[in-house]
Amino acid sequence: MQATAFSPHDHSHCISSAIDHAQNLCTERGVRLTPVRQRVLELVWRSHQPIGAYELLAALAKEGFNSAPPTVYRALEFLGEQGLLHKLDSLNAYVGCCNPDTPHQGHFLLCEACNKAQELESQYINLALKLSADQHGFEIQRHTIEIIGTCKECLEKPNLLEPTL
Amino acid sequence: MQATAFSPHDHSHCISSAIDHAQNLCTERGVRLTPVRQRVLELVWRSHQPIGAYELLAALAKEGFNSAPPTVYRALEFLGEQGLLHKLDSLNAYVGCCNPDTPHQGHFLLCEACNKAQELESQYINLALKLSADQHGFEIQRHTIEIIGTCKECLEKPNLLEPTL
DNA sequence: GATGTTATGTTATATTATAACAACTGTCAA
DNA sequence: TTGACAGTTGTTATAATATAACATAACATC
Ligand SMILES: [Zn+2]
Ligand SMILES: [Zn+2]
Ligand SMILES: [Zn+2]
Ligand SMILES: [Zn+2]
Repeated sequence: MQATAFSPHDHSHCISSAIDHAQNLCTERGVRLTPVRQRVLELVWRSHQPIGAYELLAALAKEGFNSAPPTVYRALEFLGEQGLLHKLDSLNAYVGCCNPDTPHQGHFLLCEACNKAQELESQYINLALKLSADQHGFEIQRHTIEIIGTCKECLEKPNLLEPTL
Repeated sequence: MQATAFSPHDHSHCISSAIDHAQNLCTERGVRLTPVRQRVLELVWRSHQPIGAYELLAALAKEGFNSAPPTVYRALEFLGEQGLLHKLDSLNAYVGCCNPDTPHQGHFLLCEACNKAQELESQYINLALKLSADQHGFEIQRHTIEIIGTCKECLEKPNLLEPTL
């Protein structure tokens, strides 16, 4: 198993790689990764825990950015359109996209113990979704696929929440 | 293909069957399907279009029920716990469950043209989710699976939204 | 009918998201 | 260099969704 959000890794690399990638993509596409947009992306990548819009807003405010809701929602809208992040509907929170080169909605593992999210792109899931849709003559535009539970790391930890009696 | 939310059918049968089923389940389980709970369930089943909490609230108000938000959210919470409805996270709306006997989260086809939802329970999807989770040592507790697009009926309709020039 | 439990009423507030319009910034060409 | 335009940001207000907290009522059981 490769490195994931759930296993220990050099996260500063995740951040710098995501930002570099975003800058390149925006340049290629002729769109502007303005300071507030880049900062929101950095904040989203601060950890693998999805972050809410108002939490982002508070962080921006601390740093002297404009801090009215439209500011952050506009940045999130831009970043979403560029495929640089995903919204997790079951959490109303946002997480950086691991692979922003090609449009996709992704599949997510959400750990309720550590609150981290790992994006997947499973061809088995895509195939199963397609199969179900086809059976009903349904044409898929997009999807929300969020698998909620407990990650490997948290399963292996001594259970801190239920100490022995 | 059997009857679905998307195809024409005797919907009054859907409603009465859902309510009968709910009454039986609640009796068996020793829980109370009180008037407001039953009415909310009926309203949710009013159509196959998922309905929002505040739309339910407005409908209850018209009928003389108490109409403060906690009233409807409590009813939704109860009905959700009893497996009688599902929340669709991508819509913030609620839809009646077709098969409330056994606990499940379901998979949903959501048509953006007619706004109807069809619940599925695809073993292929379940298997594909399990496979992805297992590959990461992830233990699934629940999931949100919403497939958004256009249903068969709407695909077959002459396109009313884009008239010929 | 006293008691404990469940359900409902009520008020207030928290959380998430958007509408509407004004002001500013960068680009490019007349 | 000015004007025109598109894109971006600032600002204010409000919409939409959801919950906290505490009081009262209804129901069950003894
Ligand atoms: Zn990382
Ligand atoms: Zn992605
Ligand atoms: Zn029906
Ligand atoms: Zn169901």
